[in-house]
Amino acid sequence: MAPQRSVKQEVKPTPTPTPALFDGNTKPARVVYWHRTDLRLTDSPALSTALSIPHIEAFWPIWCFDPEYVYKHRVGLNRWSFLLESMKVISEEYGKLNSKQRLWVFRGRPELVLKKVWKEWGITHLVYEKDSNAYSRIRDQRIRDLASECGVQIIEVHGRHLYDPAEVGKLNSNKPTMTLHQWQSITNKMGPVGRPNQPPERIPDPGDGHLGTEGDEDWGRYEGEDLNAHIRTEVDTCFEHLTGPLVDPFSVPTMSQLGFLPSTTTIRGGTVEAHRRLSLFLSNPTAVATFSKPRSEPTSLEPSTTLLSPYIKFGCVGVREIWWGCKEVIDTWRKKGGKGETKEPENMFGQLQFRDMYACAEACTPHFERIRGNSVCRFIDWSLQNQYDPKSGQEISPRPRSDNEEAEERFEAWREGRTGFPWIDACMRQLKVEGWIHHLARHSVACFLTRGQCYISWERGMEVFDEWLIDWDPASNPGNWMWLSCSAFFSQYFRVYGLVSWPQKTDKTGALVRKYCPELKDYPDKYIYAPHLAPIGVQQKANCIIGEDYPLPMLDEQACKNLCIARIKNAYSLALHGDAPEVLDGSAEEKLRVMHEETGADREKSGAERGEEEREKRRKRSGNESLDGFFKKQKV
DNA sequence: AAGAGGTTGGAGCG
DNA sequence: CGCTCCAACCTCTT
Repeated sequence: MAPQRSVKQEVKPTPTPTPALFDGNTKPARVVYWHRTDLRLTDSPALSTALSIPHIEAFWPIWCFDPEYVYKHRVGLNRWSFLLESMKVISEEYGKLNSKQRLWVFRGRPELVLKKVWKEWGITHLVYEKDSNAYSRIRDQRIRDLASECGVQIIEVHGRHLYDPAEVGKLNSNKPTMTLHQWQSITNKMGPVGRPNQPPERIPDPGDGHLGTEGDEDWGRYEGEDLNAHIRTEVDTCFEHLTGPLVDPFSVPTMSQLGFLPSTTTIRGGTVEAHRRLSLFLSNPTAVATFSKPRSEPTSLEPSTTLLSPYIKFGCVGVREIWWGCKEVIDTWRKKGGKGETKEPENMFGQLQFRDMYACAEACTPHFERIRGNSVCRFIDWSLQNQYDPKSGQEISPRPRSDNEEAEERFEAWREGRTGFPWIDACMRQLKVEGWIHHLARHSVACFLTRGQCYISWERGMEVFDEWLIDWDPASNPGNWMWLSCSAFFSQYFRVYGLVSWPQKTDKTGALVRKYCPELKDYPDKYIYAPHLAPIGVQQKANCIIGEDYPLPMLDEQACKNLCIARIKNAYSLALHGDAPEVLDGSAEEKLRVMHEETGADREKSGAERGEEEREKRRKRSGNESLDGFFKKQKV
């Protein structure tokens, strides 16, 4: 096997722009680089391509705030503050390379902003990192159409994933990649992961600034029309103009300008912090070489994983930097005699590969983010599924309250962290406050909400993660929710995370519970994950009465688990996916209702019934054992 | 048709 | 900490 070459020796931009792209172009180029998914200067194939355009006369790195997008996502303060910080940092990074440069921030729908900018700045090229998810595909098609009308050359460069999800999909006959092995066998034919390219040493000047807006009251207007009128509210001051306050029109907006309250997370954004975290991880070669995601501890107060996901989400760090950084460190570690390195999928490479697998699956699957119409999502008759207008096919909005009051109440309690199960409540409260929880904590709360106990649609849980997670990703988030709910990618629905036993495996003391459910902080270790089992004397001593100061468990863990397994078993026997006619016309749901009644999966069993079932199981088991013995004897 | 493999379960045993 | 069993899912390989 050929030895790995050093990252530093091979610093060619990837991919290198084809010379044909720029042939015959001797006209001075005026370039807009549109930042969307890559708030970094390192390992950005698209930015390198933009800077390699010949005869650049003027160069503007820009950001567009789409007001409609902002208004649809007026929640999730932590994610917004992380974004704004990341924008500020990259703006400073530009300033370090060229004091005339910065991130030029606009406040309006991209197609309107870009059209105006192209015209007034005399733009010849628009360059950006390719983004293949459903939302971006629609937006970017509009931009491409507009650019061809306006005679602006568009250059899209893949760089957000290890391999272009659309390319992987093509090689898979436009079918979603549903297992990691499948994804690996395709990408094995596509050559090695690209090397990270060198960050730019210089950035060209912006144009002469004839877009100065001082005193221009019409700046928020285009051809006489007030572009942001339909979206502006009393709350924010962000979208009064296409740019910001007159003193600094292209500045990164503040949280209050966007109409947001301050965030609560302690996770700081930006490409500098991203690289600090990556370097910190790489500085411990043994930890890199033996990294195992499934064996990292969800109960740890300090994150037991790298916490790189928010930075990957906003492109503060490139995936090739992580990939080759780990490869190099492990290579050196092995040469020095390091033994016992972990393999895919549990190691860091596997984690990046899973992200790519989900991106490809999303890119190849219409309605990946919901059940209805989703060809990869197994149909299970969850409570609180999205409801659609039969005529328009649109989701009914505002969402009506379901007549399943129990499910509505359970969902609210889950969301707010008051289920009465301290492990679940601590995770949900940490999620809301920090915008991040450990990967396995996400598994635990997702399993509980869907197939484990509550039997509530993964769509609802996904929305809460969408609202609160800083690192929310349009492919990984629905993908992982389908995984955890046994709707796709994974199917062993009888493997359910215990609400007490699971966290106890890695932390008997309940540190995370004590931090995020402080009302329980004085409970003895023995009862920290199940405080309702503590004798009243213990509850009094801990100064927290269960049922008063902290809720009683909202359901019976074992009974609900058995019920869920029985129901999913029925749903699996139907073998329908989200795009089946029986799902679209509602007959699948009705069929399951009848099946649940017939199999006793329509209600929780009484204690006596459960006892009888247990005895029945035991009888069966001993019967099988004697049969096993019989067959074994026959073989001999 | 049968068997192996699948990132991340729990309980009980040594 | 690693093993087996539990009751049994899907997909891919042979």
